[in-house]
Amino acid sequence: MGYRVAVATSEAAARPPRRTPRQGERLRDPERTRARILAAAKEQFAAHGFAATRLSDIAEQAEVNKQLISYYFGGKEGLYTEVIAATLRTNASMTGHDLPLEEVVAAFVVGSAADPAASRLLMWENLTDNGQDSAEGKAQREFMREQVEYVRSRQRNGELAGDIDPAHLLLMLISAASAPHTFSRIARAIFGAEAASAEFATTYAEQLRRIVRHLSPVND
Amino acid sequence: MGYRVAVATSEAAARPPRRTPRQGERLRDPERTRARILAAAKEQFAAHGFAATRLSDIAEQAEVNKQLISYYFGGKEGLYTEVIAATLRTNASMTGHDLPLEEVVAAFVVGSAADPAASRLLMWENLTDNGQDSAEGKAQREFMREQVEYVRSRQRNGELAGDIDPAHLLLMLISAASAPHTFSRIARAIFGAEAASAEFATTYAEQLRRIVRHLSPVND
DNA sequence: GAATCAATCAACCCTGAATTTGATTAATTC
DNA sequence: GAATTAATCAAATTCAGGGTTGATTGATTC
Repeated sequence: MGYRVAVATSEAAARPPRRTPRQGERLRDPERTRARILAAAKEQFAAHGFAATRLSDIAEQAEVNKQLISYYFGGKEGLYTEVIAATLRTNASMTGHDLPLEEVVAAFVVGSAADPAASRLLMWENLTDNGQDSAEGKAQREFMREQVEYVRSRQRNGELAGDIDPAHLLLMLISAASAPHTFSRIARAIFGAEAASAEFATTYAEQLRRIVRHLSPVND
Repeated sequence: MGYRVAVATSEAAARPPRRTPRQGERLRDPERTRARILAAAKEQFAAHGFAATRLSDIAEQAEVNKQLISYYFGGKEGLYTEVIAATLRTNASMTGHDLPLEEVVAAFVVGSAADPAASRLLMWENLTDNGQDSAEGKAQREFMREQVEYVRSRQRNGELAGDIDPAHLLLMLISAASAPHTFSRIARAIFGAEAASAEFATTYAEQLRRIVRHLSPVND
């Protein structure tokens, strides 16, 4: 409460185009610093989790004075909240609907490979789960309900065998899709270092696609 | 280095049977305190992760003087290492082999539901992954190789369609099986509070069983 | 171009939490 | 049953790390 908020000016073109500062030259730009802090924070939190992350590290990575974190976000907690909120937001926005189930799943795999920090962040958040649903719990519940409904519609569509429950399947698929990043240690134990690579994501996506395909009602 | 090790006396019956201390009565028992600390530590670390866990909390829960942690384990790090090692050990020991794949998976689900702390612990450990394999990395790699080999044998046995790669499948299954505990937040968003219950584990296991069943080569 | 406000910075403070130290007392040995 | 060792405890120490304060200076406005 009471910290600066750096409103992203409604019309982006209104203010004079802010040139990127040249080397050595020091320039003030709240939006830029805010963005840098957020970016660095996302990485750090994703890498180490909330508790193990040091604000000084974030500041250093963002090339910003550490006090500015309090200035803009009111402290570690506030920064974290904002990072999580942003991640959830972008995550929810990229639900490519109206595709066959297998393609949605595959897209999810590739998507999370493109931004591994996001998966990890959500995983930390999940583990930190204290059992009671928070403010955005409702939103998440709503979101999940939609997803379940989507799977169910696909089932009615004849894409999914009748003995599989959409809700359970959804949980499995979400978990399985993010496995290369959330179970990185195990993934590495199985596949070696390449498990983190981009190519791996595509072959993994393909495998998941095949599995989903096997779930179609052949001899239902 | 230099801390007490409380050797679990080779012959367990050698020393006089240690009666459990009566209320009010104070009694010294290195093995008991060691065990209590380990148990409490497992819970705490599983609940909050390494960084967010306070030794004082562990001590309190174990009803033990906090200094004894240093005394027996040489500090937080040492304690954590030991907890992880023990968890990995028991985890590796309970691979019920020679069962059909679907049953192994189901057993894994039920097993991890019986000891959610273990799943969570390994999940934290996974997330903390720094990219380079540590001392027990080799052991884990070996263990995983075995598991992959097991799946592959099942595939040769005609239990698994030819278009599925055992290694990829294994990763998915491990991830999916532990989902109720590792993705507890999402699980709760989908199913509500009951996702943590024991009954849920059995229905979830059944669902996973069905999915694996769908992977058998019908029209290979 | 003077005045005002916003952004940045460096230094200090304060708390929580791990570790160290030294004393105390139960168990064990001879 | 005295001496020795091992286990336990309370208090002191240290230190990392998040938050706070006050000064400084770039931008903006009139």
